[in-house]
Amino acid sequence: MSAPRAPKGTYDLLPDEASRRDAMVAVAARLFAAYGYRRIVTPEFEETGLFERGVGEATDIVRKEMYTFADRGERSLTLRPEGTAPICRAYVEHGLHKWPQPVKVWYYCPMFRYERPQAGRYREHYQFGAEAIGSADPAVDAEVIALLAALFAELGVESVRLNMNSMGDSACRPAYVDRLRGYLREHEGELCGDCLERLDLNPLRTFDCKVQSCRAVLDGAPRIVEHLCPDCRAHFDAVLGLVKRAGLEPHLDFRLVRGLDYYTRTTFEFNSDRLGAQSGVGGGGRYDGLIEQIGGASTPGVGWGSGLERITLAMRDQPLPPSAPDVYVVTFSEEARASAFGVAQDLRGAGLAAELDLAGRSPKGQLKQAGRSGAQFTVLLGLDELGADQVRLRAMDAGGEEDLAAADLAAHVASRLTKES
RNA sequence: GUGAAGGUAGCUCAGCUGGCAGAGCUCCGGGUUGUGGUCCCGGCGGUCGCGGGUUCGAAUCCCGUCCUUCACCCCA
Repeated sequence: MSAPRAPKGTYDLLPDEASRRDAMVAVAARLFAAYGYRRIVTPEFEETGLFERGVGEATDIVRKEMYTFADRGERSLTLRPEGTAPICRAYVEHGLHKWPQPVKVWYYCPMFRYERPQAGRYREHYQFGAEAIGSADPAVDAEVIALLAALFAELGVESVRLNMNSMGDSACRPAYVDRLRGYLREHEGELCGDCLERLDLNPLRTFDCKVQSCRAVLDGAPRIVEHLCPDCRAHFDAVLGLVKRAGLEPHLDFRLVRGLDYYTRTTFEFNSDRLGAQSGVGGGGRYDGLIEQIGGASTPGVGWGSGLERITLAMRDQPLPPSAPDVYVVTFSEEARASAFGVAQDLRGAGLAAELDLAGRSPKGQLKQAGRSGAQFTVLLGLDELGADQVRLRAMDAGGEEDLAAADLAAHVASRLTKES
């Protein structure tokens, strides 16, 4: 019998880490509000078909990474592997096309993918995400990109690089893919086995192969940005212009072909060199065909996801948010313990954060604990005070003690707290 | 799914040419009867990941397995 452990690829956030996480979410929530994005919460699991149709049967996510199970009603359900498809489902299901467009939402929630864990990669990982649905305007692309850049700046994620590309649309991509496939067939002998498979399945994916010979072949391959239709070209140029106007430096990256099938036109990724082998700290793109793909009316959309674990890796160390009680109640005799409990309750009732010993510590141990807790004040209770219906108040850092009527304690502490902080 | 390196106390680790399981930190107690943080003393705490093998004897060597880490694949 071995002790129970968190499942492979998952982790616990103990209170110190959880409070750092809370602080990150608070920063993000403020920023999203400033950009006009409102929070959305969707279920942790969806009907499997949503991801099969939305994310794409040819993607790794659908082919080998989903946590899929049958419930007791024989429904096939899947733990959410990514955030965009569920939000598009909610957009269609609740008729959000009747709202002012675009509908702008953000989320903070876990994603589940069955993969081998490594640095910056987990089976359950948390993402921030933003989606703007219902407008094809290049300004929306630029806005979500600027939003992600601002989030990194606010959180202290340093030295990130913005890479961008365009994937074209249904007017120009098919012809380009044929052209690329033709070029790759001429170089079949120089491609690795994986790329030979990709050639049939999705030739665009050969671009992010790391094998030297493949990279050499792809260096000479036709590039999609040079084969965009006029509309896509104009859209991409407009996005790039606005992104630069937002003070960012987009680097054109013809290898940037993201692994989800729904992307059209703009794709982007922020990279950092602090993530081990995973360089992407956040990325996304436009998905003008997705809503129609899952059964809604043709509706444009654009958005991104960013992994909290990777943000944390790339972030400079954050100070631990303080969590000290205002008051720690110490008793010098067993008989005073019940009174101490009451005193703590009274203080809490008055809106103060109060702690007391719950472990049967000695008086010295309680004082030690009071000091460690960071409490500004300690209330000392013993038989002498009980008899006189008084408490002794000690200012921990400032020093000094005074005796007070028990009834005056909460008001007195409250006034000194506001005065001294 | 593939490859490599590791699992010893709550945490960080030492011990590994086979011979009684250790340190630091944390935690608890004590240092002239009711006053914290520093310091000193003491204590709690381990099936050496798990299972098998070799041996008089295994934390140490061998095999298997699980887990962790890193990398491939791919993504956040």
